[in-house]
Amino acid sequence: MKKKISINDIAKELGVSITTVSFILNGRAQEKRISEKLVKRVLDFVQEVNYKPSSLARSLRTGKTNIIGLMVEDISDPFFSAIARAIEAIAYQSGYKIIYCSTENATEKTRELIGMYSERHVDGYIIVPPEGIEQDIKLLLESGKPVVLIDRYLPAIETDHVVVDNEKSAYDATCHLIDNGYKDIAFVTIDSLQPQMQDRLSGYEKAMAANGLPQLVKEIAYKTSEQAMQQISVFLDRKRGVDAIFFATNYLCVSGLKAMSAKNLHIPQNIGVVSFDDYELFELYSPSISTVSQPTDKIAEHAINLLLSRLKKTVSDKVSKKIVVPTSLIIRNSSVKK
Amino acid sequence: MKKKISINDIAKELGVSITTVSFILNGRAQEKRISEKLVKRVLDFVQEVNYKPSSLARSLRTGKTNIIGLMVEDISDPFFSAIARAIEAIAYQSGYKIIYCSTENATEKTRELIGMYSERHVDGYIIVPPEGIEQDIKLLLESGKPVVLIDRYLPAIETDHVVVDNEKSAYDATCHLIDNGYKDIAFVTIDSLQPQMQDRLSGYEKAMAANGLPQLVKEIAYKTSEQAMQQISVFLDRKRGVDAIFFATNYLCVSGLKAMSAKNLHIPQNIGVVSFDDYELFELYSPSISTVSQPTDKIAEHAINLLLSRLKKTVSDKVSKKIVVPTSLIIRNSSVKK
DNA sequence: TTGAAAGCGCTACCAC
DNA sequence: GTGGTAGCGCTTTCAA
Repeated sequence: MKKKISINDIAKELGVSITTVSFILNGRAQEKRISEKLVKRVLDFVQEVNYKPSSLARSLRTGKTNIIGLMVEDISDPFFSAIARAIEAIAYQSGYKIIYCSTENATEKTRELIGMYSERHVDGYIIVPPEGIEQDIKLLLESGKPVVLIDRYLPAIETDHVVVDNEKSAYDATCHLIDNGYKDIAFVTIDSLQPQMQDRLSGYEKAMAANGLPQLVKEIAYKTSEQAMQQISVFLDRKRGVDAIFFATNYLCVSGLKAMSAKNLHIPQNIGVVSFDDYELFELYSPSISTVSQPTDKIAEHAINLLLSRLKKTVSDKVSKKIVVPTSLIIRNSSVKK
Repeated sequence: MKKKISINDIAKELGVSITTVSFILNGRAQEKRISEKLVKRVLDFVQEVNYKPSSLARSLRTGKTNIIGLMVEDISDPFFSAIARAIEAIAYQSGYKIIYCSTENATEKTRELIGMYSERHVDGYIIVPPEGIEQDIKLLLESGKPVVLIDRYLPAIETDHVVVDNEKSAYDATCHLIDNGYKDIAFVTIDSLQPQMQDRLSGYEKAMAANGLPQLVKEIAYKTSEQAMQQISVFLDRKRGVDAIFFATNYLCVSGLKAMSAKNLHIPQNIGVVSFDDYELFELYSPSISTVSQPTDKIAEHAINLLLSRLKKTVSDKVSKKIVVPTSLIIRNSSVKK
């Protein structure tokens, strides 16, 4: 069990001062006109003993950790994990590390997590915010830490965020179903007031209204996928007239597929299906499922670049940036009658 | 932009010493016989100003961070993300935080990541090790940090690890195919020397040998899922006689399903299929795919508990613990002819 | 019962 | 060009 080596040991060993070593290590040798041979001697030695400065101590001193906290709803959801990986890759190139966690969309857990991150002095945050977290975000902002919201925003507070055009996407997807001859189109969503869900709902409503069709919205109280399946199953039994369903999220659609499969409902003949959020399963399912695909790498790219630019300048713009990226409708077999 | 409050501010404000505040905050008031009213006064004030000790400073001082580094192959793989979430939940209850990352099974990246974690002074590691990382793990162990390997182990070094019984699982799965009348069973795996892959291969080989059947192993050079699909496709064209495939990992199976679907091969009539690692897709695919399911929560539980027990005792056992958990064969429709 | 002070490893200001 | 040293916020020993 070797003891960790410190800058002190280096300095002592080489017979120079700590300051000199520190400058050399931080690339300020030129600026400080430290002789090349000394620089080389120090660097060689550092290499030899495999010395790594303690980022703990450095952070304590500088007040910067080079860590970005990323909080998504569920890291095992392919949509979020794709974003996480993309963000990590870009941040990495700029010398930032990402630590991530899942909020499970629970306000209390998110609050604790924010506390944990702030304790750890992360430099900035990228957050998929649950409802009711406004105050905590506000506090963060006031403490001078940049925050970028993704996937959804908090109407009550002004923040940087990057989202997709949920309303238009839902509008287009609904129209696609209508264009393919479906008339009794249900919108299955979660019982949540999150703005991105409201926007999707509103897109559906507008499309239906524009075409003079009756609206049918089913809100699922999502606890487990099992329960969601039950609720959808009951819904299908009650509403026999429904000839298509637009699912507001991928996991709702998965539950829906199970329910429909159990009932031997044939897609797309008996019932048309479109889902929000693409998923590998949707491509391979038979029939393949049409989806509104969100560009995860674009979202990631915008989010991390926005945050990095905030991190760069000490004096931050007062005006918050709202970025909206377009989705694409991927038409597969579940929404086109043969 | 409020300044962060420190223990110093608290002490000054309340007219007591830093020491006293520190003792109270660390629950040592009793032991130090600090008067109850003082304790209350301090606690109330701390509450009021929402003071949180800097874990950075604390870690610097104590040498402990209460952070565990978790390195999996790919956080967006459902198998790994399930493990990650389970580990996180248990660690959390014991006051430990998890920071995770994806190694992409790349030795160099893993090396860097280990360096990063060690810089951050994580207290312990749970690692899914890529090949060639033996030396780095050894260094970690020598520096006194506990390491638990999961999913696979490194034959060259003695370490705690928790794995599944890959050989037996593969043996049983192969026998299951044989029992269902399949004879020309191919084993599709990745071109890797990782022990868990070798064990799966060996299980397949033994089962085939025991039944006097010819062996056919196809190693895929996995780069992208697209390329994997190509290779499997070519393989299927060449080996027309194959009547069943045992896929060594879930992502190989996904690529395989795409390839077979493109060729209109009917499962399970034309070709039987079993895959290692369960996946939501396999349950919903038609036909549903039989799999060897690994108990992710058991793996997670064993791994984190093992690590926590190492963390507890200052003097560690010399003998390393090797935990093997059983898998379960989930028989669905892809491996049973109607 | 409480307080002073050393020091964890590092950066950066100021001296020489 | 290089070195001394204060101090980031905390824990913990020793003294009072």
